[in-house]
Amino acid sequence: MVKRSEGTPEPTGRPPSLADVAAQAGVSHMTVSRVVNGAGPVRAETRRRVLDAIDRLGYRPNSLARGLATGRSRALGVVALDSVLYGPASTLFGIENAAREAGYSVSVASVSAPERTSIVDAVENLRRQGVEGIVVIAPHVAAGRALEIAPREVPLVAVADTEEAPVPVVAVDQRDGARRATEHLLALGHRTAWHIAGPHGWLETRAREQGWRAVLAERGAPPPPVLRGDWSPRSGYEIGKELLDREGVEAVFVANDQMALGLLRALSEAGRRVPDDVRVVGFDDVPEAAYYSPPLTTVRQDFLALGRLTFGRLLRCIEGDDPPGRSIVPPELIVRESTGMRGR
Amino acid sequence: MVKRSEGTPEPTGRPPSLADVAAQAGVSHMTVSRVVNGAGPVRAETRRRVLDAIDRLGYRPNSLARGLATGRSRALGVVALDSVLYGPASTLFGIENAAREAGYSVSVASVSAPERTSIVDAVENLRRQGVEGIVVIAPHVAAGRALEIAPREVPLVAVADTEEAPVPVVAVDQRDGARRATEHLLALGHRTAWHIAGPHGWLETRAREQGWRAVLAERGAPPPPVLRGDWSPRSGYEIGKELLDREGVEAVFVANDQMALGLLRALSEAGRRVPDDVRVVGFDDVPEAAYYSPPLTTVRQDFLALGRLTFGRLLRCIEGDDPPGRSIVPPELIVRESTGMRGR
DNA sequence: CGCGGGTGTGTTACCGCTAACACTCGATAC
DNA sequence: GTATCGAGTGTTAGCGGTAACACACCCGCG
Repeated sequence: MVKRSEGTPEPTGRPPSLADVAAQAGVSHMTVSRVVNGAGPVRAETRRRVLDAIDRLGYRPNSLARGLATGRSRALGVVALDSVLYGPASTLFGIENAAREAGYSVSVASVSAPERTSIVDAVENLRRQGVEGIVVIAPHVAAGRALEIAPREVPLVAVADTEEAPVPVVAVDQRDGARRATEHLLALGHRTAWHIAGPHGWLETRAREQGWRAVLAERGAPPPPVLRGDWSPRSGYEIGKELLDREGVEAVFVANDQMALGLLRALSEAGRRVPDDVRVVGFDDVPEAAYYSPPLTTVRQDFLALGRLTFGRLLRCIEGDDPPGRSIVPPELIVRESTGMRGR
Repeated sequence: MVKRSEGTPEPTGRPPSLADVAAQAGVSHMTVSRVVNGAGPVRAETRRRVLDAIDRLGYRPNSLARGLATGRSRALGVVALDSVLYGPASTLFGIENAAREAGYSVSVASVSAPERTSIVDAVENLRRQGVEGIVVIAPHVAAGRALEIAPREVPLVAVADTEEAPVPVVAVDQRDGARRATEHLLALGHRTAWHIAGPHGWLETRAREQGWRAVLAERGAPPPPVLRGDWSPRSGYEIGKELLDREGVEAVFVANDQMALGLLRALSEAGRRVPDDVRVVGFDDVPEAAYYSPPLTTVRQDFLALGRLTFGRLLRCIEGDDPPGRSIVPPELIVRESTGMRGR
């Protein structure tokens, strides 16, 4: 229960402003502003009176007004896919976290499909809101095209592993992750490794596929045809059923954990044992991966770090000194039973 | 490539304002405002000139200024847990979706733990930003306490299945979902059903537990001791290992799909077959649930609908007519193999 | 003793927009 | 022929802050 001194203000309808506080404290609104911002000299006694009035009135600075006056909203926009894919969602929270610590607020604009127009719209929306910078989490080639025509007046950072983006990018090194996964499979003695890729148009799809293909080429392993899913467990399952008919499928690198789950399911239904008959590696290390049947070897992406790094990068853009180039977070291979020793 | 007419404006540094457009078009800023807002009479010819100037200058209304002038920011705040639990994240996107359609922007303030102080802080932060309404997605009793001391000047809706909240709530009927799950298990002929609950303090935990307990009581089934996890697959796994030592565990209702996954894993490691030896029901219907081993019978929550409903409710609060009471979304039981016919 | 230079405070003018009202027309009504 | 009206436009005064400068006042200094 809050104890209120006598001076509880009349319920004016709208929240108290600097002027109201100033009146209460018997000073000018400018003095109140100085107290609130801790800037400029104010006598201790005056400060006390002002703080008192603030407390009594329940004053809360209005960041709209402040933003308007200073030209700095201390707000950021994030364009995110509204799917609940683990990676993008985690990244969003990583960004929000870092932003809050730095005193920035975060506005989200979600897009249901990574199309050029919807992304442009989202960016447009955020700009209206006066955000100081924008993060686009839409690892899709359409996003890349959208960014080309995006306004250059507002700092913009993309979370996507690509080198061609016309804006600064931050990403987990997808190709490296894919390389590690594939190398791991080949190191187990398999002649080659199959790949269940993500859908066309996604930058991750391409990078992971490239990493996989590069390792096969280096080792002289014959590249099997690429199978293509849509990130969903369902697609992994369907593709898994197709795989059953093929010869010599001993090792499969799947472009994300969810599809890998579908694959595991298809294999298990067909009585094929993992890792004994087939070895499987996923990508992402979702929290569930360690409890799949069997626990899934996968490539961990540190999305929280990614989010924080992204915010840091954007902040530097906002502040003007923007060291160009990509910021890369290294992935990590997590080995579990799905690639366990043969016969164990 | 955008074709620019001769009048490309000098790069003034700051974005063009109403006044700039007005000057270009040779009208008063007020006329421009009318054109932009489609309000008030403007001659067709004038409108054309203004639209032209807007186009040429790349004018973009500043919602900060608009918000300040009108007192309506057309922004909403969402307080969300920064964990990537499937439910809360989906709900957030559902809200964002509905909000965008209605012309509202969404600011998120995440809290890392559902503690009273952090929630109060988050709400405070959002209020500073001038949001017109706030959604709290923090189904925790601490959130309930936070809401008690929350300011009543700004409309606030909570997403939580509770009847005691001092604010309007929107929720999926957790108790009903738990009832259906439990009834389903008993209908299969088991003497009783065990329950792996969520962590203390969560409203869902309580409601699901109550639903489960109520059904047991009605059927005269002996209630086994409640086992308590923390939503993570890991905790489900640990508890699963404990369960192996117990007698007569034939049916388990798990409070979320992730823990159910952990349980499935523990059972499978111990050679206990699902559904033959043990039947398992989860809660949430995450996209992966259909591909667990075996596919998981679970209670589906339509989070997207929940988000939309929440936004609608908040909007009515903002507009003043707030029909009191709870808004409830019904859950749905999805039957899969984990409760399949015995012996099949 | 006058003067420079801090320290503490107030004044004024914006920031970009909208609300409210004032004004100028031409058309219509009486 | 003048009062009345509505359409179309402009003027002014805010919204709640901050920036920039003005103004006391008090200190130490040459």
